[in-house]
Amino acid sequence: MAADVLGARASRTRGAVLEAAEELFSARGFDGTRLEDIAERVGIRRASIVYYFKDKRELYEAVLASVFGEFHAALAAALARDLPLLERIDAAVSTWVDFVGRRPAVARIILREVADAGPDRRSAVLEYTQPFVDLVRKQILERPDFAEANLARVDPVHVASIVAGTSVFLVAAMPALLPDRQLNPTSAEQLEVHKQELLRIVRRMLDSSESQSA
Amino acid sequence: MAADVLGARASRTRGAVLEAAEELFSARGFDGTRLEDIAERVGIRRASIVYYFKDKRELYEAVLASVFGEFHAALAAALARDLPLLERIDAAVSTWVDFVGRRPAVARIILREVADAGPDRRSAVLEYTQPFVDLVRKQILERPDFAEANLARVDPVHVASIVAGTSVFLVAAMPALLPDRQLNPTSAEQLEVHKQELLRIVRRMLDSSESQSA
DNA sequence: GTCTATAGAGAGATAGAC
DNA sequence: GTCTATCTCTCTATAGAC
Repeated sequence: MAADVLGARASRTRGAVLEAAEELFSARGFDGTRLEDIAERVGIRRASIVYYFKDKRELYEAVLASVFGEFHAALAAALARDLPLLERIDAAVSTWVDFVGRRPAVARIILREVADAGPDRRSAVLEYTQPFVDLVRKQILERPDFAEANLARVDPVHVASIVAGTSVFLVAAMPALLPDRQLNPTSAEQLEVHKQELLRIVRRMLDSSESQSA
Repeated sequence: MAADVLGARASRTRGAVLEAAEELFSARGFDGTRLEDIAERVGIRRASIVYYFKDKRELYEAVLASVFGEFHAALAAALARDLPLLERIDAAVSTWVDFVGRRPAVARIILREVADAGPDRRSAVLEYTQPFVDLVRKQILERPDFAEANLARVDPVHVASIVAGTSVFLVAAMPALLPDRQLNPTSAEQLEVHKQELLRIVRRMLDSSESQSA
Protein backbone atom coordinates (compact mmCIF):
# COMPACT_ATOMS: atom_id res chain seq x y z
CA MET A 1 0.00 0.00 0.00
CA ALA A 2 1.69 3.13 -1.19
CA ALA A 3 1.61 6.25 0.93
CA ASP A 4 -0.12 8.48 -1.58
CA VAL A 5 -3.45 6.74 -1.87
CA LEU A 6 -4.31 6.71 1.81
CA GLY A 7 -6.64 8.75 3.94
CA ALA A 8 -5.51 10.88 6.81
CA ARG A 9 -5.74 8.24 9.53
CA ALA A 10 -4.13 5.55 7.41
CA SER A 11 -1.38 7.88 6.38
CA ARG A 12 -0.69 8.61 10.01
CA THR A 13 -0.60 4.95 10.90
CA ARG A 14 1.69 4.16 8.03
CA GLY A 15 4.05 6.91 9.08
CA ALA A 16 4.04 5.68 12.66
CA VAL A 17 4.89 2.16 11.52
CA LEU A 18 7.73 3.45 9.41
CA GLU A 19 9.06 5.51 12.27
CA ALA A 20 8.87 2.70 14.79
CA ALA A 21 10.47 0.35 12.30
CA GLU A 22 13.37 2.70 11.70
CA GLU A 23 14.08 2.91 15.39
CA LEU A 24 13.82 -0.80 16.07
CA PHE A 25 15.62 -2.03 12.97
CA SER A 26 18.33 0.43 13.86
CA ALA A 27 18.63 -0.77 17.44
CA ARG A 28 18.29 -4.51 16.90
CA GLY A 29 18.84 -5.20 13.25
CA PHE A 30 16.52 -6.84 10.75
CA ASP A 31 16.50 -10.32 12.25
CA GLY A 32 16.44 -9.06 15.81
CA THR A 33 13.33 -6.97 15.29
CA ARG A 34 9.93 -8.60 15.57
CA LEU A 35 6.93 -7.20 13.76
CA GLU A 36 5.23 -7.68 17.09
CA ASP A 37 7.50 -5.06 18.68
CA ILE A 38 6.91 -2.57 15.91
CA ALA A 39 3.17 -3.05 16.13
CA GLU A 40 3.22 -2.70 19.89
CA ARG A 41 5.09 0.58 19.70
CA VAL A 42 2.55 1.94 17.24
CA GLY A 43 -0.35 0.63 19.26
CA ILE A 44 -1.77 -1.71 16.66
CA ARG A 45 -1.66 -5.44 16.00
CA ARG A 46 0.97 -7.26 14.04
CA ALA A 47 -1.37 -8.22 11.23
CA SER A 48 -2.25 -4.60 10.56
CA ILE A 49 1.27 -3.82 9.49
CA VAL A 50 0.88 -5.96 6.41
CA TYR A 51 -1.96 -3.78 5.28
CA TYR A 52 0.68 -1.16 4.50
CA PHE A 53 3.75 -3.27 3.81
CA LYS A 54 3.29 -6.66 2.28
CA ASP A 55 6.01 -8.27 4.36
CA LYS A 56 8.84 -7.57 6.73
CA ARG A 57 11.37 -7.14 3.97
CA GLU A 58 9.28 -4.54 2.20
CA LEU A 59 8.94 -2.58 5.41
CA TYR A 60 12.69 -2.65 5.88
CA GLU A 61 13.30 -1.51 2.34
CA ALA A 62 10.86 1.34 2.90
CA VAL A 63 12.89 2.41 5.91
CA LEU A 64 16.08 2.36 3.87
CA ALA A 65 14.47 4.33 1.07
CA SER A 66 13.22 6.89 3.56
CA VAL A 67 16.56 7.29 5.29
CA PHE A 68 18.75 7.48 2.23
CA GLY A 69 16.20 9.50 0.33
CA GLU A 70 16.09 12.14 2.99
CA PHE A 71 19.86 12.41 3.09
CA HIS A 72 20.06 12.54 -0.66
CA ALA A 73 17.61 15.43 -0.68
CA ALA A 74 19.57 17.30 1.97
CA LEU A 75 22.84 16.80 0.14
CA ALA A 76 21.36 17.78 -3.20
CA ALA A 77 20.03 20.98 -1.66
CA ALA A 78 23.40 21.80 -0.12
CA LEU A 79 25.23 21.22 -3.38
CA ALA A 80 22.70 23.14 -5.44
CA ARG A 81 23.99 26.39 -4.05
CA ASP A 82 26.66 27.48 -6.43
CA LEU A 83 29.58 27.78 -4.02
CA PRO A 84 33.29 27.62 -4.77
CA LEU A 85 34.74 24.13 -4.79
CA LEU A 86 36.21 23.98 -1.31
CA GLU A 87 33.13 25.45 0.24
CA ARG A 88 31.00 22.98 -1.64
CA ILE A 89 33.05 20.16 -0.17
CA ASP A 90 32.73 21.68 3.27
CA ALA A 91 29.00 21.97 2.79
CA ALA A 92 28.75 18.30 1.85
CA VAL A 93 30.62 17.19 4.96
CA SER A 94 28.65 19.56 7.09
CA THR A 95 25.33 18.34 5.73
CA TRP A 96 26.34 14.77 6.44
CA VAL A 97 27.29 15.43 10.05
CA ASP A 98 24.12 17.39 10.66
CA PHE A 99 22.06 14.61 9.17
CA VAL A 100 23.63 11.87 11.25
CA GLY A 101 23.30 14.02 14.34
CA ARG A 102 19.66 14.71 13.65
CA ARG A 103 18.83 11.07 12.99
CA PRO A 104 21.27 8.92 14.96
CA ALA A 105 19.29 5.80 14.16
CA VAL A 106 20.66 6.17 10.67
CA ALA A 107 24.18 5.62 11.94
CA ARG A 108 23.34 2.17 13.21
CA ILE A 109 21.45 1.21 10.11
CA ILE A 110 24.40 2.15 7.94
CA LEU A 111 26.73 0.25 10.23
CA ARG A 112 24.63 -2.87 9.85
CA GLU A 113 24.20 -2.49 6.12
CA VAL A 114 27.92 -2.15 5.63
CA ALA A 115 28.57 -5.19 7.79
CA ASP A 116 26.02 -7.19 5.81
CA ALA A 117 27.33 -6.21 2.43
CA GLY A 118 30.01 -8.74 1.70
CA PRO A 119 31.72 -9.12 -1.65
CA ASP A 120 29.01 -11.69 -2.38
CA ARG A 121 25.88 -9.93 -1.14
CA ARG A 122 26.62 -6.43 -2.35
CA SER A 123 23.42 -5.48 -4.11
CA ALA A 124 21.47 -4.36 -1.04
CA VAL A 125 23.30 -1.19 -0.07
CA LEU A 126 24.50 -0.26 -3.51
CA GLU A 127 21.01 0.48 -4.69
CA TYR A 128 20.68 3.18 -2.07
CA THR A 129 24.21 4.58 -2.06
CA GLN A 130 24.51 4.84 -5.82
CA PRO A 131 22.41 8.00 -6.24
CA PHE A 132 24.52 9.59 -3.56
CA VAL A 133 27.75 8.58 -5.29
CA ASP A 134 26.38 9.95 -8.55
CA LEU A 135 25.51 13.23 -6.87
CA VAL A 136 29.02 13.68 -5.49
CA ARG A 137 30.49 12.81 -8.83
CA LYS A 138 28.32 15.22 -10.76
CA GLN A 139 28.41 18.12 -8.33
CA ILE A 140 32.01 17.89 -7.20
CA LEU A 141 34.31 15.54 -9.06
CA GLU A 142 33.17 16.31 -12.58
CA ARG A 143 32.92 20.04 -12.26
CA PRO A 144 35.50 22.10 -14.14
CA ASP A 145 36.80 23.75 -11.00
CA PHE A 146 37.68 20.36 -9.55
CA ALA A 147 40.00 19.59 -12.44
CA GLU A 148 41.48 23.06 -12.21
CA ALA A 149 42.01 23.00 -8.48
CA ASN A 150 45.39 21.79 -7.44
CA LEU A 151 44.19 19.17 -5.00
CA ALA A 152 46.16 16.28 -3.65
CA ARG A 153 45.44 13.11 -5.56
CA VAL A 154 43.67 11.19 -2.85
CA ASP A 155 41.21 8.49 -3.69
CA PRO A 156 37.75 10.07 -3.22
CA VAL A 157 36.58 6.76 -1.87
CA HIS A 158 39.10 7.01 0.93
CA VAL A 159 37.86 10.46 1.75
CA ALA A 160 34.26 9.36 1.71
CA SER A 161 35.06 6.31 3.77
CA ILE A 162 36.76 8.41 6.40
CA VAL A 163 33.96 10.94 6.54
CA ALA A 164 31.24 8.32 6.72
CA GLY A 165 33.12 5.92 8.96
CA THR A 166 34.13 8.38 11.65
CA SER A 167 30.74 10.03 11.97
CA VAL A 168 28.78 6.87 12.03
CA PHE A 169 31.16 5.20 14.43
CA LEU A 170 31.27 8.15 16.75
CA VAL A 171 27.54 8.56 17.02
CA ALA A 172 26.86 4.87 17.45
CA ALA A 173 29.83 3.83 19.56
CA MET A 174 30.38 6.68 21.90
CA PRO A 175 27.37 6.24 24.16
CA ALA A 176 28.15 2.55 24.45
CA LEU A 177 31.82 2.92 25.18
CA LEU A 178 31.40 5.72 27.66
CA PRO A 179 28.76 4.58 30.10
CA ASP A 180 30.28 6.66 32.85
CA ARG A 181 30.38 10.03 31.17
CA GLN A 182 27.01 11.46 30.42
CA LEU A 183 28.36 12.84 27.18
CA ASN A 184 25.86 12.75 24.39
CA PRO A 185 27.54 12.62 20.99
CA THR A 186 24.45 13.97 19.33
CA SER A 187 24.40 17.08 21.45
CA ALA A 188 24.96 20.28 19.52
CA GLU A 189 28.36 20.86 21.15
CA GLN A 190 29.77 17.40 20.50
CA LEU A 191 28.54 17.41 16.94
CA GLU A 192 30.15 20.76 16.35
CA VAL A 193 33.48 19.51 17.69
CA HIS A 194 33.25 16.46 15.50
CA LYS A 195 32.28 18.48 12.48
CA GLN A 196 35.25 20.79 12.86
CA GLU A 197 37.60 17.85 13.30
CA LEU A 198 36.25 16.26 10.17
CA LEU A 199 36.43 19.42 8.14
CA ARG A 200 40.04 19.88 9.20
CA ILE A 201 40.84 16.30 8.28
CA VAL A 202 39.23 16.53 4.87
CA ARG A 203 40.81 19.85 4.03
CA ARG A 204 44.22 18.49 4.88
CA MET A 205 43.69 15.33 2.91
CA LEU A 206 42.92 17.42 -0.13
CA ASP A 207 45.72 19.90 0.39
CA SER A 208 48.34 19.28 -2.24
CA SER A 209 50.97 21.23 -0.34
CA GLU A 210 51.17 18.34 2.11
CA SER A 211 53.05 15.26 1.02
CA GLN A 212 50.65 12.46 0.27
CA SER A 213 53.07 9.61 -0.20
CA ALA A 214 54.52 7.40 2.48
CA MET B 1 34.14 -27.91 27.01
CA ALA B 2 37.28 -25.83 27.47
CA ALA B 3 40.07 -26.02 24.94
CA ASP B 4 42.74 -27.22 27.35
CA VAL B 5 41.34 -30.57 28.35
CA LEU B 6 40.88 -31.96 24.86
CA GLY B 7 42.81 -34.47 22.82
CA ALA B 8 44.43 -33.64 19.52
CA ARG B 9 41.49 -34.47 17.27
CA ALA B 10 38.99 -32.72 19.51
CA SER B 11 41.20 -29.70 19.79
CA ARG B 12 41.37 -29.53 16.03
CA THR B 13 37.62 -29.80 15.69
CA ARG B 14 37.06 -27.13 18.29
CA GLY B 15 39.43 -24.81 16.51
CA ALA B 16 37.74 -25.42 13.19
CA VAL B 17 34.35 -24.64 14.71
CA LEU B 18 35.68 -21.42 16.18
CA GLU B 19 37.21 -20.41 12.89
CA ALA B 20 34.10 -21.16 10.85
CA ALA B 21 31.99 -19.36 13.43
CA GLU B 22 34.14 -16.25 13.25
CA GLU B 23 33.78 -16.10 9.51
CA LEU B 24 30.05 -16.70 9.43
CA PHE B 25 29.12 -14.51 12.39
CA SER B 26 31.19 -11.82 10.75
CA ALA B 27 29.50 -12.16 7.39
CA ARG B 28 25.90 -12.66 8.52
CA GLY B 29 25.68 -11.59 12.14
CA PHE B 30 24.59 -13.59 15.14
CA ASP B 31 20.96 -14.07 14.19
CA GLY B 32 21.71 -14.61 10.54
CA THR B 33 24.11 -17.45 11.15
CA ARG B 34 22.73 -20.95 11.60
CA LEU B 35 24.61 -23.54 13.61
CA GLU B 36 23.81 -25.75 10.65
CA ASP B 37 26.02 -23.60 8.39
CA ILE B 38 28.90 -23.60 10.81
CA ALA B 39 28.71 -27.36 11.19
CA GLU B 40 28.55 -27.86 7.46
CA ARG B 41 31.63 -25.78 6.90
CA VAL B 42 33.53 -27.81 9.46
CA GLY B 43 32.20 -31.06 8.08
CA ILE B 44 30.35 -32.22 11.17
CA ARG B 45 26.75 -32.24 12.34
CA ARG B 46 24.97 -29.48 14.16
CA ALA B 47 24.65 -31.42 17.38
CA SER B 48 28.39 -31.95 17.62
CA ILE B 49 29.00 -28.26 18.08
CA VAL B 50 27.27 -28.38 21.41
CA TYR B 51 29.85 -30.82 22.64
CA TYR B 52 32.34 -27.93 22.65
CA PHE B 53 30.11 -24.93 23.19
CA LYS B 54 27.02 -25.36 25.27
CA ASP B 55 24.93 -23.11 23.08
CA LYS B 56 25.07 -20.60 20.25
CA ARG B 57 25.64 -17.67 22.55
CA GLU B 58 28.63 -19.30 24.19
CA LEU B 59 30.16 -19.99 20.80
CA TYR B 60 29.71 -16.38 19.84
CA GLU B 61 31.28 -15.17 23.05
CA ALA B 62 34.22 -17.47 22.42
CA VAL B 63 34.68 -15.85 19.03
CA LEU B 64 34.64 -12.40 20.60
CA ALA B 65 37.12 -13.43 23.26
CA SER B 66 39.42 -14.87 20.63
CA VAL B 67 39.29 -11.82 18.40
CA PHE B 68 39.68 -9.18 21.07
CA GLY B 69 42.17 -11.26 22.98
CA GLU B 70 44.42 -11.56 20.00
CA PHE B 71 44.33 -7.85 19.34
CA HIS B 72 44.96 -7.07 22.97
CA ALA B 73 48.04 -9.28 22.91
CA ALA B 74 49.34 -7.61 19.76
CA LEU B 75 48.80 -4.16 21.16
CA ALA B 76 50.36 -5.02 24.50
CA ALA B 77 53.42 -6.35 22.70
CA ALA B 78 53.71 -3.21 20.60
CA LEU B 79 53.41 -0.92 23.62
CA ALA B 80 55.81 -2.97 25.72
CA ARG B 81 58.73 -1.68 23.72
CA ASP B 82 59.86 1.42 25.52
CA LEU B 83 59.56 3.92 22.69
CA PRO B 84 59.18 7.68 22.89
CA LEU B 85 55.60 8.87 23.21
CA LEU B 86 54.86 9.80 19.64
CA GLU B 87 56.39 6.62 18.32
CA ARG B 88 54.38 4.63 20.82
CA ILE B 89 51.22 6.23 19.53
CA ASP B 90 52.28 5.49 15.97
CA ALA B 91 52.98 1.90 16.94
CA ALA B 92 49.51 1.54 18.42
CA VAL B 93 47.83 2.83 15.28
CA SER B 94 50.06 0.71 13.12
CA THR B 95 49.33 -2.43 15.10
CA TRP B 96 45.65 -1.79 14.79
CA VAL B 97 45.69 -1.35 11.02
CA ASP B 98 47.83 -4.45 10.59
CA PHE B 99 45.48 -6.44 12.74
CA VAL B 100 42.35 -5.41 10.89
CA GLY B 101 44.09 -6.07 7.60
CA ARG B 102 45.17 -9.50 8.69
CA ARG B 103 41.76 -10.47 9.99
CA PRO B 104 39.16 -8.52 8.03
CA ALA B 105 36.37 -10.56 9.56
CA VAL B 106 37.07 -8.65 12.72
CA ALA B 107 36.05 -5.41 11.05
CA ARG B 108 32.54 -6.67 10.44
CA ILE B 109 32.19 -8.12 13.88
CA ILE B 110 33.14 -4.82 15.45
CA LEU B 111 30.75 -3.00 13.14
CA ARG B 112 27.92 -5.23 14.29
CA GLU B 113 28.83 -5.04 17.94
CA VAL B 114 28.90 -1.27 17.82
CA ALA B 115 25.53 -1.21 16.08
CA ASP B 116 24.09 -3.53 18.70
CA ALA B 117 25.42 -1.66 21.67
CA GLY B 118 22.78 0.90 22.42
CA PRO B 119 22.69 3.03 25.54
CA ASP B 120 20.52 0.29 27.00
CA ARG B 121 22.37 -2.83 25.92
CA ARG B 122 25.92 -1.68 26.49
CA SER B 123 27.35 -4.51 28.51
CA ALA B 124 28.21 -6.83 25.61
CA VAL B 125 31.04 -4.94 23.94
CA LEU B 126 32.32 -3.18 27.01
CA GLU B 127 33.52 -6.38 28.56
CA TYR B 128 35.87 -6.90 25.66
CA THR B 129 36.93 -3.35 24.95
CA GLN B 130 37.65 -2.44 28.54
CA PRO B 131 41.04 -4.23 28.78
CA PHE B 132 42.03 -2.43 25.64
CA VAL B 133 40.99 0.94 27.01
CA ASP B 134 42.92 0.20 30.20
CA LEU B 135 45.99 -0.68 28.18
CA VAL B 136 45.93 2.59 26.27
CA ARG B 137 45.37 4.51 29.45
CA LYS B 138 48.21 2.84 31.29
CA GLN B 139 50.74 2.76 28.47
CA ILE B 140 50.03 6.11 26.89
CA LEU B 141 47.75 8.49 28.74
CA GLU B 142 49.10 7.98 32.25
CA ARG B 143 52.77 7.97 31.40
CA PRO B 144 54.80 10.94 32.58
CA ASP B 145 55.89 11.85 29.07
CA PHE B 146 52.27 12.25 28.03
CA ALA B 147 51.69 14.92 30.64
CA GLU B 148 54.94 16.62 29.70
CA ALA B 149 54.34 16.54 25.97
CA ASN B 150 52.68 19.63 24.65
CA LEU B 151 49.87 17.87 22.82
CA ALA B 152 46.67 19.40 21.64
CA ARG B 153 43.86 18.80 24.07
CA VAL B 154 41.80 16.47 21.96
CA ASP B 155 39.48 13.98 23.55
CA PRO B 156 41.29 10.61 23.35
CA VAL B 157 37.96 9.01 22.69
CA HIS B 158 37.55 11.08 19.57
CA VAL B 159 40.96 9.99 18.42
CA ALA B 160 40.22 6.35 19.12
CA SER B 161 36.85 6.62 17.45
CA ILE B 162 38.40 8.06 14.33
CA VAL B 163 41.13 5.45 14.19
CA ALA B 164 38.78 2.56 14.78
CA GLY B 165 35.94 3.90 12.68
CA THR B 166 37.89 4.66 9.55
CA SER B 167 39.79 1.38 9.45
CA VAL B 168 36.84 -0.80 10.15
CA PHE B 169 34.65 1.07 7.72
CA LEU B 170 37.22 1.03 4.97
CA VAL B 171 37.92 -2.66 5.19
CA ALA B 172 34.28 -3.65 5.45
CA ALA B 173 32.67 -1.11 3.14
CA MET B 174 35.07 -0.70 0.30
CA PRO B 175 34.61 -4.07 -1.39
CA ALA B 176 30.86 -3.61 -1.21
CA LEU B 177 30.79 -0.07 -2.52
CA LEU B 178 33.24 -0.68 -5.30
CA PRO B 179 32.01 -3.71 -7.16
CA ASP B 180 33.55 -2.49 -10.40
CA ARG B 181 37.08 -1.87 -9.27
CA GLN B 182 38.91 -4.95 -8.26
CA LEU B 183 40.57 -3.03 -5.46
CA ASN B 184 41.13 -5.10 -2.39
CA PRO B 185 41.36 -2.91 0.72
CA THR B 186 43.20 -5.64 2.58
CA SER B 187 45.97 -5.79 0.04
CA ALA B 188 49.36 -4.76 1.36
CA GLU B 189 49.40 -1.64 -0.80
CA GLN B 190 45.97 -0.37 0.14
CA LEU B 191 46.58 -1.05 3.80
CA GLU B 192 49.80 0.87 3.65
CA VAL B 193 48.09 3.86 2.05
CA HIS B 194 45.41 3.75 4.68
CA LYS B 195 47.91 3.41 7.48
CA GLN B 196 49.86 6.44 6.34
CA GLU B 197 46.68 8.47 6.01
CA LEU B 198 45.66 7.50 9.47
CA LEU B 199 49.05 8.23 11.00
CA ARG B 200 49.02 11.63 9.40
CA ILE B 201 45.55 12.33 10.71
CA VAL B 202 46.39 11.28 14.23
CA ARG B 203 49.64 13.21 14.37
CA ARG B 204 47.85 16.33 13.24
CA MET B 205 45.06 15.88 15.73
CA LEU B 206 47.62 15.74 18.50
CA ASP B 207 49.73 18.59 17.22
CA SER B 208 49.24 21.55 19.52
CA SER B 209 50.65 23.98 16.99
CA GLU B 210 47.47 23.61 14.99
CA SER B 211 44.46 25.48 16.19
CA GLN B 212 41.93 23.10 17.70
CA SER B 213 39.01 25.45 18.00
CA ALA B 214 36.51 26.30 15.34
C1' DG C 1 -8.48 -0.39 8.54
C1' DT C 2 -7.87 -3.29 12.20
C1' DC C 3 -8.69 -7.32 14.46
C1' DT C 4 -8.48 -12.72 16.03
C1' DA C 5 -7.04 -17.17 14.95
C1' DT C 6 -4.20 -20.34 12.89
C1' DA C 7 -1.17 -22.41 9.71
C1' DG C 8 3.60 -23.40 8.62
C1' DA C 9 8.55 -22.92 8.44
C1' DG C 10 12.87 -22.47 10.66
C1' DA C 11 16.22 -23.12 13.95
C1' DG C 12 18.11 -24.12 18.65
C1' DA C 13 18.27 -27.44 22.15
C1' DT C 14 18.02 -32.16 24.06
C1' DA C 15 18.02 -37.41 24.43
C1' DG C 16 20.16 -41.20 23.58
C1' DA C 17 22.48 -44.66 20.23
C1' DC C 18 26.96 -45.88 18.42
C1' DG D 1 33.34 -37.47 19.90
C1' DT D 2 29.92 -37.62 16.62
C1' DC D 3 25.69 -39.04 15.02
C1' DT D 4 20.17 -39.40 14.24
C1' DA D 5 15.82 -38.23 15.81
C1' DT D 6 12.76 -35.36 17.95
C1' DC D 7 10.92 -31.74 20.79
C1' DT D 8 9.72 -27.05 21.31
C1' DC D 9 9.56 -22.34 20.70
C1' DT D 10 9.44 -18.27 18.01
C1' DC D 11 8.00 -15.59 14.51
C1' DT D 12 6.19 -14.69 9.81
C1' DA D 13 2.45 -14.96 6.82
C1' DT D 14 -2.39 -15.88 5.66
C1' DA D 15 -7.52 -16.31 6.08
C1' DG D 16 -11.31 -14.29 7.20
C1' DA D 17 -14.54 -11.74 10.71
C1' DC D 18 -15.97 -7.14 12.06
